[in-house]
Amino acid sequence: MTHTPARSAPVRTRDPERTKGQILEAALIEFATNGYDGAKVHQIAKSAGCNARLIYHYFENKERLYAAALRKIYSDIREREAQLHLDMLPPEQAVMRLTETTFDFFENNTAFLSITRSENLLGGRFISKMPEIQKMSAPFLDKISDVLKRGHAEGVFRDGIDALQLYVSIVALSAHHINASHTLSATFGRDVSSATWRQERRAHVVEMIKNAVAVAESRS
Amino acid sequence: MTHTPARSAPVRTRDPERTKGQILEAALIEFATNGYDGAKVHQIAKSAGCNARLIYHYFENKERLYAAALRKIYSDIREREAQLHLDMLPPEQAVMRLTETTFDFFENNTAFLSITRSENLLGGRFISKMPEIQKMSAPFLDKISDVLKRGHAEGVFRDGIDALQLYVSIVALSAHHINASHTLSATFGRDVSSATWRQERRAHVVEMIKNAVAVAESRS
DNA sequence: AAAATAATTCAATTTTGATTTACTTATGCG
DNA sequence: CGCATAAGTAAATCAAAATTGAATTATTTT
Repeated sequence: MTHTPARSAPVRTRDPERTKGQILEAALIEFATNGYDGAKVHQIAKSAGCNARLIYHYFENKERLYAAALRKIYSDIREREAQLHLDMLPPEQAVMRLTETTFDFFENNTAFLSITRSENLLGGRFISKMPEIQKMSAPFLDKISDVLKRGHAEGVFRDGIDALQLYVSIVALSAHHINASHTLSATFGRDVSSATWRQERRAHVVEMIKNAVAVAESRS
Repeated sequence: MTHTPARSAPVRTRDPERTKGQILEAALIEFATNGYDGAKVHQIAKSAGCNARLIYHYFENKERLYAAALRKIYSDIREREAQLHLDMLPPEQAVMRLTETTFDFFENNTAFLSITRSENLLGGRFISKMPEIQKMSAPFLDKISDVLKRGHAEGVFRDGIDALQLYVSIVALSAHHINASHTLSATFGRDVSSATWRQERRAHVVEMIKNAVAVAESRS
């Protein structure tokens, strides 16, 4: 059985950058929707409107393509956070802003949560080999830390709040109902993806974070 | 190429109940570790110490086996919750107990979070066809609701807290660092699975929930 | 303007993994 | 006891999906 090679002319206009970009874009969606093992290379090619062979041409194999997608979502989220300018706001507003934008970001960028979910299922196989991601994130944590110190100095925040704990809590409260929307909805018979439920959720989360940082007031 | 069928005698002692149980047990671990698509039927058989054919014998196919595993983890968690007796505790203690046991449960039963994570990745394909799970869970939510009402009546809880919102928050705060342990650790360069970090986390979560339900006190 | 390079295509090939076929034999029941 | 049934085994088969081979041609380079 020998190869009967391609006879027809390529119809796709040649444009490596565009092609690479379209593949990455399509990969992001496919991995987010189906996870690493669930994602199909041919499907990605189809969504990207190109031939599957090109994926191997540009990205070597499925693993590297996935790694590229993972890197991209992290650079996206850090870019967003860099624009928050927490240091220019009064502490209370800074925390509110961080909470609200984080909440909204997850709601609008489903790919981030889906892909991190998938990556955690893989045991962090890929992210553990990407030191650049940690390098991006450390300064952000420092900024939160500064806000907390500032708030305490001004007497509006309680003492000893850990920046990482707080940030994990903000993310947790903002993400869990999205990450687990199907199981939650099925378990409790409420559609937690509905717009109204999410609005209520947003208010609830903001309120919780507010109470978490505010100084404990003594009874009158 | 015709079949060369089994010639050797079965070595495994016959015990359908044990076999079924071992398969389910192994499936739970394999699905939890690798997700639905990542789990391999042959690997499950190997872990269960039996022949892969038996999985088809007892569970029909991979999908039904997965469904059985999913059902099992939910019946486990509800069983645990039934033993909390929230109605017999003063409201503040009831909420604390719920928070602490939920936190500890996730820490010790990694399978629950892993499998729900996988199920959500699948878009709730299986859980949406298991009405029995919702039936199990509704009464539990009512109990939380009762506690909240009781607490408000006694003047220790604030008004208008929604039971589902609170429960989702408790789960979120207790689960996210486990669900996302790999990405969080890699991102922030701290091992969030370490015993010490988790202890700190536990205290932080308990404190947050306490502040979320307690009446807002006026400044002295 | 020819030659080199790289983008692209189609159709294998290979690999992996779910499912099935064909058979063996322990065990419980009439 | 004998035999029907279900538990169990080993080795195919089958299908899906990743990866690769070989040819084609647009574009760039010299």
